Amino acid sequence: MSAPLSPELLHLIAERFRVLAEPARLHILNVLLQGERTVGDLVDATGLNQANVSKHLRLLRSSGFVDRRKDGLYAWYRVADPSVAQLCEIMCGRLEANVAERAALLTTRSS
Amino acid sequence: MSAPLSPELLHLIAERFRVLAEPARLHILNVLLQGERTVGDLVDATGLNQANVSKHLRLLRSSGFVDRRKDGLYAWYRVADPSVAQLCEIMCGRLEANVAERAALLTTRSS
DNA sequence: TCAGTAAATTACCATATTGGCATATAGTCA
DNA sequence: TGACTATATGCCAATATGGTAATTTACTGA
Repeated sequence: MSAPLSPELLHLIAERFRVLAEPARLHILNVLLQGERTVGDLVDATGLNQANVSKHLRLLRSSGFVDRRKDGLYAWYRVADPSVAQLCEIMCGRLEANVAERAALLTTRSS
Repeated sequence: MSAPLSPELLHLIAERFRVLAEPARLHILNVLLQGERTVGDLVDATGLNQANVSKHLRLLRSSGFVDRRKDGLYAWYRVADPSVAQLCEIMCGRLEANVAERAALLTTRSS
């Protein structure tokens, strides 16, 4: 992320961020980070309905974040993009930092 | 990103990803990574209109990605979250990897 | 105080996205 | 073949979002 980025590249990057910009998909990814799961497993783990999970998985797969393996009736999904965990960790870290900064600001002000 | 994430945390993380899931905001951030800029600078650099830039900056600021310094008529913005560059780099890296994988797949298939 | 400039806000429209329901598809087993 | 199960897809209503134009706010300098 240095010099001028082309509109096309900006669009591609934004598109990838958009896939992660959804609590339901993050939830699914979080479960998948623990290992391969079927759609049914994910339905149970997330509380989302089957159609919904299926649709989110489709998007996650088309954007390369997860991959699928079919075995009979079952579709086993797994995380295909190792950067997912890293991205979420950074986001979480920043969240904690934000909370800490806000807390510090409040104590400073109130003292 | 390990054990169970609370719905609230998932929502917060998703919200932060959503802020980055927009080409216009990525463009603005990319310019700001080169240094502090006024709203007018950003309008010129991005080709977006003033109201639009202002709205994007509002969101970027409220989510902590950028900060603002007012000096007379001007509002100087700067990147406040060091992880922005890192996040974009990871996304870009993954994009390149995807392209490479796709290319490799194509050559394999066509050979 | 008044004209002029930078930035922020508001109202509005067009579009995209999500979740839920119903249904289709695909594979298994009797 | 037919019942059954797992997964995928199509359609709909509700909601959210981005862009633009018009307006307001805030500041400066004459």
